[in-house]
Amino acid sequence: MKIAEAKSQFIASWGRFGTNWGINRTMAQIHALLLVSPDPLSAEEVMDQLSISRGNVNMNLRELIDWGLVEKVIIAGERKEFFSAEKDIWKVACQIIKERKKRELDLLLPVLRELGEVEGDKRDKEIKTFTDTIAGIRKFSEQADKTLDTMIKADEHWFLGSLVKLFAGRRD
Amino acid sequence: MKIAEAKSQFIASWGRFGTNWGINRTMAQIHALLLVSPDPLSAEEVMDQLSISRGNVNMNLRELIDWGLVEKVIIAGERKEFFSAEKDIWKVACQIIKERKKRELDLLLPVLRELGEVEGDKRDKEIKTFTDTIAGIRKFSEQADKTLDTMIKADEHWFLGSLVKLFAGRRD
DNA sequence: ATATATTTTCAATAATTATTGAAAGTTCAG
DNA sequence: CTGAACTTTCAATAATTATTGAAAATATAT
Repeated sequence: MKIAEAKSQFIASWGRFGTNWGINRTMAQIHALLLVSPDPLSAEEVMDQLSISRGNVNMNLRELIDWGLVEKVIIAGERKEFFSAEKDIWKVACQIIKERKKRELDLLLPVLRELGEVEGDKRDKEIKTFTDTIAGIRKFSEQADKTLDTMIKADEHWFLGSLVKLFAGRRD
Repeated sequence: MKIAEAKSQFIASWGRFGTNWGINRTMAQIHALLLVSPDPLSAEEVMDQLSISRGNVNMNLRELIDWGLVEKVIIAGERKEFFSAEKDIWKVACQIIKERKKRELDLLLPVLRELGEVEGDKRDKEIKTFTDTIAGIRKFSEQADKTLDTMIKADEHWFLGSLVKLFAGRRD
């Protein structure tokens, strides 16, 4: 396969993949394009390569910067702004975990804690099922919260090297 | 807070949460409703409680069954079908991990493997960046694949009990 | 068999979400 | 300052995705 074809296939796949994760297709495609570009690209180059409008590029680049996945790069002697993506996939994953945790878990947990306080007789079947389910989700979420914090602090080698052995060897 | 209000708040939150994850709002709401219902519900009860059409309920319940999160329940003497959700949140999480892995990682990996074979001179900057990025993503994905398999096989206690200590104590 | 209850399908429609493009805003060299 | 280069905004529009509801299919009781 030629490089040009491979690139566009990667961009298409990454875009499709993104939509499964609540990310808009264009944002994922721009991310993919920057991931495989050796040098930073200008907004115009992104427009041309993906055939999308200036406004669309601008908004999605801003969103990618917001997520900490892309940064503006100043190139000496150039008036335009350029953009480049973090290429270390471990860092990318950590950044996404960090942001999603902030945007989702940190919002969900207080709600769950409040819902756990529902008034009424715990012997009532309806109330018992509700409080038990909420408590289960809360406990799980709190654990996930702690675990993700630990992962974010850990380094790549730890994940790529020995995580499976650790997981597999533990049965208590 | 009263139980009725708490339920509808939970249903709303779970629905909003779901949309961040590429799941449609209604499907997540039906799931939430069943999660907090002590007894299985008929399609009609779901329609009434969420104010949605019969067709919509039918399709989303089918999808939930497809994901292994809900099952049909036969109630003696009743002609209608009833539906109930798995309430053990660890099992729910495992089921979701299993399905997403199947629907996403298992599709992405072969593509990445093929894209790694791109033809051309590896000293060319464009080709080097492409192959390095793809190789990084592939390595990460393969590791995630193994790790998730291990998690799926593990039991809840392992996650809820000692995972953080394990993670935190490991630096090699 | 027939009538009735229940589920499923799917074309039409509604609601949501993404995209465009042109105008307004900003920056900066001369 | 002025004007050209560039970026940002956002109302209008397009594209996508979800929902309805009524008709068709299926299942069950008598």
